[in-house]
Amino acid sequence: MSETIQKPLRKGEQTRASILETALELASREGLEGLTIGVLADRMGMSKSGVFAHFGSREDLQIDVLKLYNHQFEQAVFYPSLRAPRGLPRLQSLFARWVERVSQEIASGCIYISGAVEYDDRPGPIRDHLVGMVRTWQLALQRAALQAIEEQHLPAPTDAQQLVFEMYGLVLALHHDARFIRSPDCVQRAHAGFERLIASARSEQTHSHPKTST
Amino acid sequence: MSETIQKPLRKGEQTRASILETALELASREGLEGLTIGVLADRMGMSKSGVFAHFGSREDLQIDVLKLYNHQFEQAVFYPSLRAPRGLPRLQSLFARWVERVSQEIASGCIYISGAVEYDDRPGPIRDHLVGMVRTWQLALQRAALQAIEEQHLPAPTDAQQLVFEMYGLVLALHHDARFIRSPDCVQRAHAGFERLIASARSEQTHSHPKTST
DNA sequence: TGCATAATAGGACGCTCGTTCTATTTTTAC
DNA sequence: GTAAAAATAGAACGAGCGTCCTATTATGCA
Repeated sequence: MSETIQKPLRKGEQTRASILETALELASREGLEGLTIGVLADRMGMSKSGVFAHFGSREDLQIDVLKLYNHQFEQAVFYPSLRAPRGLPRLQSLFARWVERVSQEIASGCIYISGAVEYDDRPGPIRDHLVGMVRTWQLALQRAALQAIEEQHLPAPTDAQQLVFEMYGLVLALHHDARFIRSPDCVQRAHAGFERLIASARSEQTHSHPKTST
Repeated sequence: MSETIQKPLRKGEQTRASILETALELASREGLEGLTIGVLADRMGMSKSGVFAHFGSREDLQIDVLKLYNHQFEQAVFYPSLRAPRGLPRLQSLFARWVERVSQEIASGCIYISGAVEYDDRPGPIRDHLVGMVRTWQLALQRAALQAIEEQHLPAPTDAQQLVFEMYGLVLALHHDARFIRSPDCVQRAHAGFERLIASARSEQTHSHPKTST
């Protein structure tokens, strides 16, 4: 019972990984739903069935692509920001790295964002995975905002969820204007919007009671 | 030369119009790129070729759907807001009607927004039409913002383009959270964001120099 | 070096797509 | 009412899709 499965670290796993990388590139450009096994096989210089054999189905391939993107996103945006001090600095770092990543993705596109449109009305495991990942990311942002309130970097009456909502809106607008409208100023507009968002939260009236309850 | 073309108001034009309405429903749900002639024919109780004959190609059908959506959007959001007084009231009316429309579209989806993702990397006449419409809408918002500055409802150093950028972000976040995440609070979050945005613009420091240079 | 096994290729399947061609039905005009 | 014209149906096409099946090649282990 102990070692029913030995190390399956065959060399084919390496091929599988490089297929996934190429698939991620394709899906970033054409969308997860536009990812096609034939085109992927061409890009890999393999046959369709050769590519297909590594994944039980196209849907499994799409989900694996999604997981790969999620992992890369966490590595590039979330984890590095944990080195920033708890509170507002960490929140600022999260936003800055997020904006930077979406800016670099201008040539390819953010799967969180394109996927949200592709799967907003298409039930199934892909949508479920995607919603889970985006909600996790939103919760991470919300946690950082709450910590900024705890650390008294932001006043107590700040609505953390509202803050996340507006941060998300700024990045969506960035993605929209960068990839669709192709206006050049949008990166600095996103930063300017965030700065004003923070300034606006900071200057929030604490009203009559300085003691924060709840 | 005068009357080379007589009234072509045949009864088939009526069919064409009702096909377009159905096509708009389908495209709102599945996306413009997901609009398929077979499904459209089924929904109409017609044959594929019968539907097809009304449009030279699928692309022409998509463009006509786009134009119909644009017309409905203008009728529902833009023109009614012209009745509001020039300046901040009109800007507020534009945003409120916009939010209301996107809220009602939760079951179907906004083609400006889904189209922006579908065609951000897909050149061609559909993208061209779509970009033109969205830019026109953004310019209309910007004009209203500039008028609000002229009327001194907003302070002079207000950046109208920045204002439009953030308004667009709020609606994108609304669309995202409503259709994808399906969180119930997002409509009021969009309104709250706009109020904060206006309040923040209003409390903008005019600094020491009332004259704004560069 | 051999042999079991994994990795890949090649082809075929049923399906759906947009499009075209040719009939047939319906509408319009006189 | 009849003839011209428009509207629609029906079938077929070639292409691309995901998937399955069967060889063939490459790999890893003793």
